[in-house]
Amino acid sequence: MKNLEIILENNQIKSTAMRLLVLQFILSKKTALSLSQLESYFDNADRTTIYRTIKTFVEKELVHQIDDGTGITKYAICEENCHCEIENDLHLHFHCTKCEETTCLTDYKIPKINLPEGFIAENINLVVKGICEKCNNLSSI
Amino acid sequence: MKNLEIILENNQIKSTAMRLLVLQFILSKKTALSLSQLESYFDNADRTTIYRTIKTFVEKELVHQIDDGTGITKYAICEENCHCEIENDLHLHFHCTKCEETTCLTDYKIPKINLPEGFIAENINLVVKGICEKCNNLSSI
DNA sequence: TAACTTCTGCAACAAGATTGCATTATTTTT
DNA sequence: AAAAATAATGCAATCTTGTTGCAGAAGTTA
Ligand SMILES: [Mn+2]
Ligand SMILES: [Mn+2]
Ligand SMILES: [Zn+2]
Ligand SMILES: [Zn+2]
Repeated sequence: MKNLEIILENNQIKSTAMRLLVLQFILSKKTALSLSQLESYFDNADRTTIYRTIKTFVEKELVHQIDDGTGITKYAICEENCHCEIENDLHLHFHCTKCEETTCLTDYKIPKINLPEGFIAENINLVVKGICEKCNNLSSI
Repeated sequence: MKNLEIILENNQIKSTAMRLLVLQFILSKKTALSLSQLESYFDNADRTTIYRTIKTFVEKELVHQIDDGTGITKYAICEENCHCEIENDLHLHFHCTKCEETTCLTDYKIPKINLPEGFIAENINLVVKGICEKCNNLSSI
């Protein structure tokens, strides 16, 4: 059994042609992907199928959904043994305003946030916008 | 000159009937408002007019725009002398998953965030989701 | 008053996300 | 293996939010 198939199986996802392709593509990218990006990469595949494929991945916690503030939902693979729900497991995200790519900074966890009395935190989303390393290096040449 | 008119004037916004009404409504609310909420409150006013009114307010830095992760932009009045642009002036936002209201926690500033070498931060958005004080109190009775 | 600028209202459009439903593929049961 | 049940796919259609074009109304200036 192939590597990709094992990943799907580990997440209780039945393996199909489309799912394997989508997973492979997501794994090949270092930055988070939008539905449109997937759509244009698999240009003969159906939008809905990709949409539902990625939704299945999110439900099974194989990928996580990122709201980077652009209004376009991005998706990226979850870390090993990630439980997206658990607060202190969450990393921050970076959106580059130049290349418009969104990066998971998996080693940069969201700091403890103080809230006013009575507020209960369940989830935190922290997105930093700016210039990513790649664009920064390119412009300094 | 009325209070509301002074506020508009202080922000270099010419006063019109619609602008005064929208401002009054925003000021009367403690939580952030969406365009739809404004629209349904002023049910005989035009969507576009409200849209452009609020956009003018944002441009003139009278209100700030909030991306609370719901996919629906919210608006709330700016703090006195606020310059939404300046990073360390930014406060965090709280979105209640029960009442679905978004609150500005103006006294809770976004902490300093460390980034990997080469990344430059220009802007930070921090949204906490959970149960707000009001809903928390209601459920504990 | 005439020229000009700004605001408003209506219609239309765009993009992203989502659903309904029929068809096809896969798995389970008989 | 055939039938029944379940799951995945493809296509069309819809919804929501946000946005623009344009003509007319209102207000300002010369
Ligand atoms: Mn991530
Ligand atoms: Mn705020
Ligand atoms: Zn970049
Ligand atoms: Zn609440």
